[in-house]
Amino acid sequence: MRYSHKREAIQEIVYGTNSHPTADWIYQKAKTKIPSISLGTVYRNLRQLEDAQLIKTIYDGNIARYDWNREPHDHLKCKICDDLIDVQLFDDEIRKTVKKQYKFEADDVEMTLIGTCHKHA
Amino acid sequence: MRYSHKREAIQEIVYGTNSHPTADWIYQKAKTKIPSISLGTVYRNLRQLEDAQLIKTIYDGNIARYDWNREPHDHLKCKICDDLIDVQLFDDEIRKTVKKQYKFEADDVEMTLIGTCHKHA
DNA sequence: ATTAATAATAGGAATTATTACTGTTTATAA
DNA sequence: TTATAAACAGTAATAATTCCTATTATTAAT
Repeated sequence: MRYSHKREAIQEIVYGTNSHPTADWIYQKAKTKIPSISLGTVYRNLRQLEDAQLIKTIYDGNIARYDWNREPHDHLKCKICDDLIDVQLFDDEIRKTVKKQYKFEADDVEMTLIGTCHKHA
Repeated sequence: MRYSHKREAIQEIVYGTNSHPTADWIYQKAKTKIPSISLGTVYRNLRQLEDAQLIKTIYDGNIARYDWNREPHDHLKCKICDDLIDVQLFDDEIRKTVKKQYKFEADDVEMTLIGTCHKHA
């Protein structure tokens, strides 16, 4: 993968937030630094960064979000404030269980819990 | 919700498969029985069936699939044959954990494990 | 340093999944 | 039987994403 100024900027934007940004959010942010950047470039580079395992794509309903956190982890999605919170649950245990019970070799666990976060108690 | 012949047919189609069909698949299937049906009708009725809790929407990447199984359950997605298999894992335990550890009140657990199913051992 | 090869890009068209709109049809309660 | 509004087909609109093409920029080899 050849060096590109724009890809570097895109990666920095994803690495600089915990908000699990969408492609469009990243695009808006990138434009303030590099006004000439196009949305297609953002998508292409996000895919390349994902292929290079430098970021991870997570699907929130039917929209893609991007995450710098490549550790196996899960998400809590608050339906009131719409926050997406990173948590570490027992993915490894789950993996072992499906291997034993269903002979399923899991590469990845995608888990999102939908509910109400502590802010709205 | 007023009776509708088409909604009934759509529900029957979803209830008659374990394949977690997409809206378009359901539409194609419905057309063989009711040639005049439109895709908009399929989408509208799927939403109503979901609102009435008669079916469940699951998001597979960035496409919606529909499931008659309203029991809390999880999915194994085989990346080779693309099958989506229903499984029962410990959603309840997970719910309790996030409540204790993160004060998060989870209504729903969405979990999909991506990997290789038993057919490709 | 120059150049040649080709990856990366902007801008826009195309695609896909889904929703919204509008005039017509149909279920159903009175 | 009829009036009301939900349901509908057909189509336009929207949103997210990918694809295409001519131009630009990185980089490896001169």
